[in-house]
Amino acid sequence: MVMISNESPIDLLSEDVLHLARELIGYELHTFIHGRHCSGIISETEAYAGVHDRASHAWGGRRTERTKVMYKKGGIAYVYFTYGMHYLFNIVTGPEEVPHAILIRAIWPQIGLEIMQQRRKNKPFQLLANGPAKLCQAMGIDLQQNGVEIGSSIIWLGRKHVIEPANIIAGPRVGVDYAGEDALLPYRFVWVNPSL
DNA sequence: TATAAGATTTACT
DNA sequence: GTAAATCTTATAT
Repeated sequence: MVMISNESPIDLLSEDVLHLARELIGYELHTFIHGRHCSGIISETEAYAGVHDRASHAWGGRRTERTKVMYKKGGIAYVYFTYGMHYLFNIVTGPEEVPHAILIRAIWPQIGLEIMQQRRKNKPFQLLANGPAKLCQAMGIDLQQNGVEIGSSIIWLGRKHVIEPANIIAGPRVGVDYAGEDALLPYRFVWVNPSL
């Protein structure tokens, strides 16, 4: 019943969070939460480069109850609550004590469309998971998944879909104007689907 | 202790 | 285009 794929060749312990953020585009993201299996292809990511990145929650080495999970070894989930109502899902990367994380900003739903639609108040397909908080709502992700291993029976990566490198564009991150010059860094990666 | 703003989304004017 | 939803963290009294 529960399918597990631990064959992902991606190295989440790498310190090159920028490379990983680009590499994650095209991977299937699966969840098995509340008895429901959902998946989608990752189509948008943002890299947050630890203590040297003003836009990161771990900037300057900040370590709080919320951010402590980022300091663990790469390959786990960092889920946090924001704006008083939304959950955002990140994948922690890098070795222990290096608080890198990659925000998953959008996926293309594949498995469990009906479930996602229910969780998303019957929104149309295109609006199911095209934003970081929408994706969490559709997949059923909340604080219970914080710190969960990527590759467990709860959250795992599936196979990687082949995407033309030319269809992945980099640009500045969203909603980080407070980060000064770091807000301009091209740490955001978007898969532009030419068939749209 | 109080206030402000946030890695956002939605509904309404 | 603007506002409201209202939890966590940081900064200022």
